[in-house]
Amino acid sequence: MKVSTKGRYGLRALVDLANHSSNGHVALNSIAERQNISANYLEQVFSTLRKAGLVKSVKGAQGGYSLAYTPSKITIGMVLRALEGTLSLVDDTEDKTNDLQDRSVQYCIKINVWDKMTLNLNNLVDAITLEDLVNDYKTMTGTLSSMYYI
Amino acid sequence: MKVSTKGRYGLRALVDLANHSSNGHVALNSIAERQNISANYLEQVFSTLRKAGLVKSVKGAQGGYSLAYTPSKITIGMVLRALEGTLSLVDDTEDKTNDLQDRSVQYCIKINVWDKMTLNLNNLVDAITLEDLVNDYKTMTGTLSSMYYI
DNA sequence: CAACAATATAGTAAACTAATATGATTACTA
DNA sequence: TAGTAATCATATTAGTTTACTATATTGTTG
Repeated sequence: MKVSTKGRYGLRALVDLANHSSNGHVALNSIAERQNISANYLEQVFSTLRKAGLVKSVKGAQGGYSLAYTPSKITIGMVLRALEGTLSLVDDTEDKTNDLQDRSVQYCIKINVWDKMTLNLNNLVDAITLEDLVNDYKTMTGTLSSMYYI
Repeated sequence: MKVSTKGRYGLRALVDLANHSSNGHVALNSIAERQNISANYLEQVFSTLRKAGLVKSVKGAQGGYSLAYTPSKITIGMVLRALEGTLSLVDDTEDKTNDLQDRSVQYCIKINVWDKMTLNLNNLVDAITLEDLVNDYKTMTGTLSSMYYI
């Protein structure tokens, strides 16, 4: 019942990407180095993120990755669903049995527990955006971008 | 990121146990049969539930299991935490690195995402009791206990 | 005692996780 | 156009977890 490294690394990498995207594309290796994540493994994560349309890539020298949207348009839910699959706490094939007695207990639990948990979870992660994380990170580390303009 | 069979089977079994606990103890085999769950496997689940103090057991003929508390006192959270461990979406050892830059992004995500998800989840499952499920099940199947007294 | 039912422990096949490794492809730069 | 920086794609693997199965033991009731 845990978020895998794909989801955790992916989130960290996207916050890092947002933090360093002022000067064009960001090389995956630099993200991997800063975040101390295996570059090879992170490539697989970014491959998924690219196919999900959350990041864009440019090949070749001076290439790299960039966010496909502005951070305020990317929710944590979009990222986690791309990397972890549907954010459901139970398999979708939960009710495959034919026994009536059996199914009704399962159905009752599905309605009252699993569905509520899933809905709750998705609502929560869709209420947080990458921008929220970036802003909080900047405040936390005292590198508020406005500092540069005062 | 799924609840394992221990949590799912355990919940089903406890609802079933509550549904059939009018006449003393309930044999694990009868629960396993009704719920179509391997009896051997369910034994391991009940072993955990017993050690967590959620069910009581009586050995020997006419023995079996019974709830340790009335269904209204047993929350779904208590059951799931007993069977799945702490209902946290990330390992507790998430921040074991020493790199400052690295840790601050992780910390930011921990505070803004993982901790909120965990808190949300626990609040939700602690707001649902076994009684809620039993009542909903009875209404659903039309076997409202009051029927027997009219 | 005989049947019953929980308790304990050990084993296992299959699936999944978290990488690692290797090579191909693309595109910028000099 | 040669060199190189970077993404893209696929295969392999060690370790862990899951979901059981199997077997033996202990205690209770009639």
